[in-house]
Amino acid sequence: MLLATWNVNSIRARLERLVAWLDEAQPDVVCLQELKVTDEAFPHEPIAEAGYHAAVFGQKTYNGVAILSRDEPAEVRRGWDDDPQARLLAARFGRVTVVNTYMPNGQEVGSDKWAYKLAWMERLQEELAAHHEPTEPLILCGDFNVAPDDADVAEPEVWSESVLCHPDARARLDSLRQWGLIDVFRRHHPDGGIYSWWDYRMLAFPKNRGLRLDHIFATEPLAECCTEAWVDRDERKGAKPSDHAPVLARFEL
DNA sequence: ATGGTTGCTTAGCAA
Repeated sequence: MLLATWNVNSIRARLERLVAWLDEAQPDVVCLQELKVTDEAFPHEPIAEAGYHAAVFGQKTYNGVAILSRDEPAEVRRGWDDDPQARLLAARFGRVTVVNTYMPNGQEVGSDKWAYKLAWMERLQEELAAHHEPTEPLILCGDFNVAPDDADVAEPEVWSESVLCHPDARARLDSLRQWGLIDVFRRHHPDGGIYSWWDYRMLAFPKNRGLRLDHIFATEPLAECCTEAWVDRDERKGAKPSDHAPVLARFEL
């Protein structure tokens, strides 16, 4: 199974690139974030024509997540009833559960959005613990809006106090891993220095001033059959790219 | 050079 996660920063703005990329990369499962579209306005036809089922949890203007897949999911769960933001979508394919997350950015340390981010991360862990065991085959992937380590940041001194690198956010990521998740990209690239997001401004991409914010975490039974993981940097190049590149991992099931 | 980019929605917000 080839699995990808990609923050597309508007599926309508990215549709042409997305369809071309699906055709080229041929992933089996794709977790998308920041659709910025309602369920009704989701481009179902072009995605179906590309050969993919689409489980969609949309929202007008902001957020929105989808799981595209070659096979139809057996079961789909979306978000939390009392959270109006579309940030979480889970689908099961056979025995494998795929949880797609668009974690809150947090904007500014100390703000209301920051408090929401930390609470949201904590709640996700409670949710996982309530419904799953670390011994099950499960993938948690998406845009986590956290760089796990300074090795995941081109300029750690610039970002050290930001919402993307703050110790409190990193602690919650550590806590998720301690529950029983493995950062499979890190396992294949222990030295770091590979990024998945670059600011649109200040020539960040040509200068490779990026951060690794998009992750594929897996429970041990899946992590041990993950044969490779990589960032598709080419998708950050050319006309009208997202500010995020896709992250991919191959699992020999 | 007191900014820098993109997208949604319509001048301001979010990332």
